[in-house]
Amino acid sequence: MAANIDWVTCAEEQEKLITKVDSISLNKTDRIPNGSPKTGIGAEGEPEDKNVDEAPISPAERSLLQKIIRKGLVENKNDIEVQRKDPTSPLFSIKSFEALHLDPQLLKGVYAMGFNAPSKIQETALPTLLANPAQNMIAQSQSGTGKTAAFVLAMLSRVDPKKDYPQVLCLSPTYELAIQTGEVAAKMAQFCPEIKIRFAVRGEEIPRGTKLKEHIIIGTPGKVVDWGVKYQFFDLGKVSVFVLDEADVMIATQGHQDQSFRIHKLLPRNCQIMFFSATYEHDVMDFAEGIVSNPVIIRLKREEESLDNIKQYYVMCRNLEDKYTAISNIYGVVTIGQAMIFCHTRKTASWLSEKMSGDGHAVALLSGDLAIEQRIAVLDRFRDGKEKVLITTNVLARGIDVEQVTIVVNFDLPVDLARKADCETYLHRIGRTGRFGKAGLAINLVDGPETLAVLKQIEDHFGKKINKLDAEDVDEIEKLGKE
DNA sequence: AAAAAAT
Repeated sequence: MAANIDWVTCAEEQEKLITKVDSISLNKTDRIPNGSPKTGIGAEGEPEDKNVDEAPISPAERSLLQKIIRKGLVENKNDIEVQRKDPTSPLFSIKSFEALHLDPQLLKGVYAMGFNAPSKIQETALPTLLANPAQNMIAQSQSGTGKTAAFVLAMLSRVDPKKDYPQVLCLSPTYELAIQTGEVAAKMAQFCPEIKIRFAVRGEEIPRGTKLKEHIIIGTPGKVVDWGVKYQFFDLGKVSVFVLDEADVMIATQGHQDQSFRIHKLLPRNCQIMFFSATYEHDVMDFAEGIVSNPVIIRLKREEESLDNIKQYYVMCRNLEDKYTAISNIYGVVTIGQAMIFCHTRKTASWLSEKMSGDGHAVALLSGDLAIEQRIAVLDRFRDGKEKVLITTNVLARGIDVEQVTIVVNFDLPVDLARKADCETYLHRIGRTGRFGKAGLAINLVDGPETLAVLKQIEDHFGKKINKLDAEDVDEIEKLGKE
């Protein structure tokens, strides 16, 4: 990906210039074919931006601008990389939500959620996502940097409530994530009662022949294929915005991939595509670029930064029994905050949960084995802090946002089918803690030479040393837990 | 291996 990229070094002046240039390009209706800029940025009938006349571009600025455009690439002081194949697309960032010219009711919802100013990823992603003509985007930024709010805001502002059919489709890899996204959307749209949202997930049943009237569908792949492809409860050909959350798993893992493609195939040619994830393996990013036509690619730089506020350790064990002893020792201290314990299989997760419960440790369990009602109940209890320790599988590795999670324990290290380290999942798992810049603690249980090798692979991948911790040294763990 | 679809 990074090949033939030549960075334009960033200066404060450059950013000012970009802002200036953008205000010009956005108000230039002649760059939009057939006139008529739509609602949102540069709304029709709005007076020309005063900046345009007051601050024309100097020759020096123009040459710098041309350089930027030629490279199709901008680096700004927020550590955001922007890469564009189409140099004529607008390019700018915003510093306040007002600058987006949102519907006032929607803006009210944004503020009601406690968002005062856009996060880094939002500053750059939102103007592009809301610009007309619509542009496709592949965005990468770490856990807890405001990705969900970014695309939810884009989804909501793209809805035309007067049209009573689904116009926006958002796919998530798991039930829990779809619900969480829907909750964010509902909250943000709390002052926009005309916007209707529908979940297409397990447990939702509707009679044959139904035609959905909700504007936004948020769902998981299987159900969306059922509703959109098999039974045609809504017309995928009328969807104008398609969001893939955790896009890398959605397009690259067996099962999700087929379903995502079946849906993608039926979308209209001019549908705006948005890919969001914290991680894209190199190949997957190439693949994604093949799927999304002419995307604006933005990424929050230096993914290892997200690991800076998370302390990582490992405990050397000889076998399963050792691991159990270690987890029991850790248990005593993790309850200071909340903890998530990740296992490789549902079976291990339920075994561990039963064994710990049997030994008097209060733990909760969430995996795909559970009935959907159970999953809701368990996650609710965990969110409310009624459960301190949650044993789970990769189902909750991604995206789940529980603020009080201070410790992540990898009872089993994340590995792929070839038993190689799954670094993306590792990053996502430990990203459950240390959210929004808070400190976090990750403890990995290693039970032999194979898993030690996996740990090494993870260390190498992120270039971070993972220090050893003595399982018997409860005091040490306790100290860490309290920090 | 997990997830996601019912069956």
